[in-house]
Amino acid sequence: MKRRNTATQEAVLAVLASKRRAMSQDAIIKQMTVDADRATVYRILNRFCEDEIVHKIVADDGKQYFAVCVKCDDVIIPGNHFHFRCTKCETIECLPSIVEYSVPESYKVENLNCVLVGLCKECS
Amino acid sequence: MKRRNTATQEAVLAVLASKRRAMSQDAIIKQMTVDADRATVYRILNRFCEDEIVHKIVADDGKQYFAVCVKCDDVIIPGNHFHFRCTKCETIECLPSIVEYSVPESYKVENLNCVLVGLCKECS
DNA sequence: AATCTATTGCGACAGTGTTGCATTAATGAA
DNA sequence: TTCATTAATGCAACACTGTCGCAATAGATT
Repeated sequence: MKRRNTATQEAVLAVLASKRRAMSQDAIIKQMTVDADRATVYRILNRFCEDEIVHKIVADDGKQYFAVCVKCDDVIIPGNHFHFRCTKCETIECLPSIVEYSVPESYKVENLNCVLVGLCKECS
Repeated sequence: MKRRNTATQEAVLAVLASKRRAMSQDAIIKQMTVDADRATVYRILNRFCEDEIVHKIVADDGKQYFAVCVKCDDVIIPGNHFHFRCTKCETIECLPSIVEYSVPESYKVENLNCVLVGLCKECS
């Protein structure tokens, strides 16, 4: 299954790249210049996740947010970093701090979803 | 606004207390002996949260889960601990490990929502 | 230009979260 | 015990997201 380039995909990526924060589907669509169907954006984002172009986090509001994968000190941080959701400006950003955790014997961690909630730099 | 004791509330608390893990509203209702309305349970749980009898976490499936506040080594752990969601048995449990984080200057953290996802002890 | 099939739009549905409002019932006062 | 107050409930309804099937559209390759 080979991927194809489409205007809609580029538009989604453009929005995500311009803002450096994680955005909900809804927010992405609102920022897009070309208009696309909800379901299409949904599928594009999930495709991007598969291809590891963006990563997905679920915030404490229950919604999925997407952000282009961040680099920090020339090292790509995959999914194991903290996220910060600002309750005022309603954005989520990737923090450069790695999540340190320990689990009891024989637990297998396959994924992380760590969100700090509060006021970001600009809003506090 | 003084709280009143009702059978439904006790039933909810009983379920939550018997299982020591975090449960979704749906799961709670299914486990209850007396039957109650969805909206009622919803309100009861939120009331419990306000009163800090239970705490709420949002899993990476976007759903709210509730658990009675846990004690660990005779110290009550409030909201700043990790949670573990098992993808197999579909439960969430509170881990005794505290979340350690650092945020950049002038960020204000008001809340945490940290979920590790994978296989729990029994399922791995 | 023709073909293959990835991508899209539309429609539809399920599940959750959430709230308004009339009714019921827990609690303290008489 | 009875009554009055109002917290708690049940019901209905809605919004919003996530998700998928299917027919139509349009990249990519020959």
